[in-house]
Amino acid sequence: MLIGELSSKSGLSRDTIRFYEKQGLIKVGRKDRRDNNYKEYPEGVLETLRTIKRVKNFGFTLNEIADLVGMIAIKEATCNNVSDMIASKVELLDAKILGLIALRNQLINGVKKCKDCCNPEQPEDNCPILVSDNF
Amino acid sequence: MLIGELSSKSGLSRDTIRFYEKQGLIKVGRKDRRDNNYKEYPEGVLETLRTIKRVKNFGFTLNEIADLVGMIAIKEATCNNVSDMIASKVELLDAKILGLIALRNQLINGVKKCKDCCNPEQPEDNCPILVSDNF
DNA sequence: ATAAACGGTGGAGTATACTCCACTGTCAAG
DNA sequence: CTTGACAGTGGAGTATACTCCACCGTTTAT
Repeated sequence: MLIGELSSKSGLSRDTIRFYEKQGLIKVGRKDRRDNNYKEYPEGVLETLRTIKRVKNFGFTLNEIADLVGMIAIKEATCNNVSDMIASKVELLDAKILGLIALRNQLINGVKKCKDCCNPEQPEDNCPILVSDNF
Repeated sequence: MLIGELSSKSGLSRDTIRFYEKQGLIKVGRKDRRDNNYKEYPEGVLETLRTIKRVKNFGFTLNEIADLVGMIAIKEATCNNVSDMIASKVELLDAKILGLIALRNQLINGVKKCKDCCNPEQPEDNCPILVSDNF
């Protein structure tokens, strides 16, 4: 399969596919070439690309995906291993979510305090949120 | 005030201060120099840096902070204006939080489905999460 | 006198995940 | 025969927020 077909079947741009190739996520052997030097991608590459897309949607980085792809290649991407990776991802996610919620509350609190104490009769003043330590 | 003092008083590194200067967040006039070419930062710069730190903690980007600093300079950073900016920040945050929660659920769901249907007697198989559309 | 600590400038490097570009070669259609 | 679509390569650019570096001059302490 040439890169154009690979692109339309995977839904990834040629550039993205070539980028993944540079990153080592997919591989095409030096001999997998047509006479005109065009690369002949084996079927497995399409599957790998689909896997990459799927896993990317789970919020994994390309580095993590590279690990996963390597594990798949040597048949070590077992349910237990993958579940463990996902579990630690969930932990990170939890932390990130809690952080964002805290930030959100802080913002809402700031606005509330401002509305409580600021004088709307002085619209010419800069908001104390920006300069006061009380927010 | 020289940059060293500014750095220790603001808690920002010299490099960071110089970076902010390059970005136009703080300014020092061409004439605000000592004879030896050292920059003499006016008091207001320290306050601006403190404001930047405070606002950064609210999750604003440097671009947004640049806007804010500009608004402060022309006394347009009123409570209403700032509250509006914060409100739209909260909306973005809400969307991001919801997205992360959805992702989290998706991950947990995937693991659960896997545990439900996969045979632990076949640890040599790659986990279907990686290759099946059912996750 | 000299070394450390400080100041200045300009520019490169980091991480992430592409995206775009130039330049070249190949193939199929009209 | 030429045009367009496709293929290849290598490298630059994007956004974010710094951080670090080299190389230089100045000030302060010993």
